[in-house]
Amino acid sequence: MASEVVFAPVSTEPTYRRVASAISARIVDRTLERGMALPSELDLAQQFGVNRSTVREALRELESTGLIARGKGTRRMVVAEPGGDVLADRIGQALLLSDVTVAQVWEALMVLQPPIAQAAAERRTAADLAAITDAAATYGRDQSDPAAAMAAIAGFFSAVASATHNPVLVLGQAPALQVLVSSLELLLDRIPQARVRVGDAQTHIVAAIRDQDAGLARLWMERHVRDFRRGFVLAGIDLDYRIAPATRR
Amino acid sequence: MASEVVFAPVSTEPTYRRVASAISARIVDRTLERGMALPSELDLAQQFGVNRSTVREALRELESTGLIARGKGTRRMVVAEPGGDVLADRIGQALLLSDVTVAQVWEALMVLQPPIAQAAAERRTAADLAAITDAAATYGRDQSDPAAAMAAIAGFFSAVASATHNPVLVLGQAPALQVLVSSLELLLDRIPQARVRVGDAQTHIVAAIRDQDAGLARLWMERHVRDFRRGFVLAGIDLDYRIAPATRR
DNA sequence: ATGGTAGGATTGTCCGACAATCCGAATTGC
DNA sequence: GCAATTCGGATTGTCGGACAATCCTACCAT
Repeated sequence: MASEVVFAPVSTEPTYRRVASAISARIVDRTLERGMALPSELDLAQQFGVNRSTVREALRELESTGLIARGKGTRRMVVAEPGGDVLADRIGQALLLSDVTVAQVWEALMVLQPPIAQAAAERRTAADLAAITDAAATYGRDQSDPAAAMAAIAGFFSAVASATHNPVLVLGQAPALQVLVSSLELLLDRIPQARVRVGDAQTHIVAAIRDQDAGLARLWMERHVRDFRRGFVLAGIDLDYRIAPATRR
Repeated sequence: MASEVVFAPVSTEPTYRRVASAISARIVDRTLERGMALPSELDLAQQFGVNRSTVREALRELESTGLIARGKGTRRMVVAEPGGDVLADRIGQALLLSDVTVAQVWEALMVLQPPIAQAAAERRTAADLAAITDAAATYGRDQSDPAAAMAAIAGFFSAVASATHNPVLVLGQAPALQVLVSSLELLLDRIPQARVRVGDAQTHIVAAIRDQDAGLARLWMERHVRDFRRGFVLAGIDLDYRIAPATRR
């Protein structure tokens, strides 16, 4: 048995992970600020005293975490960024592997969306309203293409969530949205009239948020989400159906 | 100007990303099943016709996504896994960079936790109840160590969420939890009596879930979350205070 | 059968190299 | 003098090869 504790367990973590942690720590503690360019790979390798290949592996890790990304226009350096929507993809992927059912997605939406709509109505700015209106318009436009319609529906929810100005809610709702998109394919294919109902609900929600009528916004969002469920039932889709990944384009 | 559209934009994605996507696709479409070992790096490199270094970069990406991981006991091969709790860390990290406030975390908890408690009471199995009871007991035991207490509080919420058997809710609640832990440090430090109140609320919630009294579970969870807010106010913490990363051990 | 050992396979890390690209500065043209 | 062009350096993406450490497997000895 261990009579005396003299030695701490030796860290067996691979170097690339420790490099990643070191950089990540600098980002989290704000030593490296958002938008700042990281040192070059060679530079980092020398600073850490490791090979460039090792640094690159660490960078890939940070990149997929969303902590760093290539500069937008130029693909040169790497800059620090908030892990905004990058995470949504990963989360959705993970969820699809958990054999999520339509009923589960619906339950989550039912919990989250009405309060989100309420908060959005209370706190929305003019810019938020414009974004939401825009999202609704986008949906109204591209109803022919199912893939575009699916994306537009998610975009609408997303815009409403952003209006709450609460990143925790935005990220909390992201998983449900991500999976919803995959499940909508079935629905929109089989129930054409669902598209109209969705547009209808969006119109009411937009109006309520515009008038900053929190109660009404919540109510209509509730109906909107409830409608999805009804749509699935009408489409003859078993609510315990396991959602498959969206078809690739 | 572009008179006719003849050419699609050529994919300029780096190879390591395309390799990652290819593997990821095989995992999502279940060609590679959970727990299965991936081919060796050299093998993959030959199959894809790229260098091993490139494959490694792709693997790092998948690893941090949670799609693959080292075998538990042995660190040999890489196996496919569901991205369970790996994601929580990343999400929390991202949130801390968004300058989240106590008020925002609280709002999210207030939205999510009561319905979760309700659903948990309705659907919990015997095993779920045991896990929840266990989590509450863990909190009751380690109240001296603040870090342990913080973790235990999160563990309790986590156990309750698991009892809903809804991965979407579990993942949706993860971000809030992650950030809550960081914010609790301040609270527990300044308001010792908060610890007792937390234990008290947990006891009531456990009892309600045990009796499968959904309404009561929801009610007590509401009080529990509301109590956090009161605690922050009592501690003299500005609710708009930006939550800092938890102190390292 | 138990125990131990030799080989092979695999991962983590390193070195060096090269094409493609981008940034910026020097050079050239008007 | 100012603008456009060109050239060189810096940086990234990818490749090839290499080696120690470790783990698995199968074989061998007691």
